Amino acid sequence: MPPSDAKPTSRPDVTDLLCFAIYSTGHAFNRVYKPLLDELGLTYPQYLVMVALWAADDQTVGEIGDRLFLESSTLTPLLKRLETLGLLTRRRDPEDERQVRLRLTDKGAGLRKKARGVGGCIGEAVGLSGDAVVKLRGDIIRLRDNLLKAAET
Amino acid sequence: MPPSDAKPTSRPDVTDLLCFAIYSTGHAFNRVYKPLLDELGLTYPQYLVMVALWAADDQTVGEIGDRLFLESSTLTPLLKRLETLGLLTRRRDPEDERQVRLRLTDKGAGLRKKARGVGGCIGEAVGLSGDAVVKLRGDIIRLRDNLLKAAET
DNA sequence: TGAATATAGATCGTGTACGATCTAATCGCA
DNA sequence: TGCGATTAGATCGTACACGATCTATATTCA
Repeated sequence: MPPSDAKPTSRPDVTDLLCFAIYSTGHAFNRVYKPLLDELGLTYPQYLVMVALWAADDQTVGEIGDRLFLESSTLTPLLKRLETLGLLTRRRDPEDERQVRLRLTDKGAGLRKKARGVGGCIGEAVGLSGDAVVKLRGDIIRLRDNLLKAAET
Repeated sequence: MPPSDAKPTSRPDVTDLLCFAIYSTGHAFNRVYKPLLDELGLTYPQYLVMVALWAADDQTVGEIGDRLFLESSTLTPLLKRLETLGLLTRRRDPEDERQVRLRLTDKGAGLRKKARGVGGCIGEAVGLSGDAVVKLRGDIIRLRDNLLKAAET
């Protein structure tokens, strides 16, 4: 009897869960990134913030939060660490003192060159063709959007 | 000019990264799970441990760690919380005093009934057909295994 | 057999993550 | 115009997550 017969009636294990596939793959990515980012002195979420700022400098905390789906309670301490590292500045927007604008320092902008190699190493570790990556990324993003829509209500 | 032309030469944003798709989808799952698991008094990683024990009771800390890809430094405090909640017991194995065996209490085993509804709610939020879920899960697991293999070396 | 080694968990320090709440600044509208 | 409501970040408490390290137990082999 094939396992597909037995599975629905037996107790599901974590292996069967789509959420666990995502969860554990996130950890696996982290494991690959860790040694590469250690070279840069960054953690993975810090790296994401830097990527966002390299793509577009001078964003507010809220804009970064919207992009990364992170709350200010997560970002504020993280950004303070990046500031302490001398990679960016945090300054209240004179136009709207509620907002804090993030700007790369020369050191922060310069780190981009050192980070060039990271993408390639990850691409290698992923072990998929460019087309496969695009396809899989699209499927996952669609899943994410479904989940976020469901979480709203 | 289509964006596919502009992208490779312009600065990649977080949106382009496969790792970020995974990372943010993990958070999205958490957002859907949170209210459901609050009913059970569990966090998401705690839920995973319970699923693993519902599938097979009486596992060691190391076995659970292997299944969930988590270290003892993560599991020990988490398991102590589950013990405090009265859902499981932690006892040194008399055969090998280095190992700690985890056993569901009646309360822990009974919680499985209350957790029955969770899977369905998640399935709805995922918004994909059964076949699509199986396919996507397989693709992601393959990705994870590639990453873990790359991380070894 | 007994000392060197290996293994299983536990502990500690650092850094996410988020909900709840707080403060300060801005907005909306009577 | 000025006061209530909204908005942007910051703070606090709880809970992961992991690397480095520690302790206790088990294994190995000279």
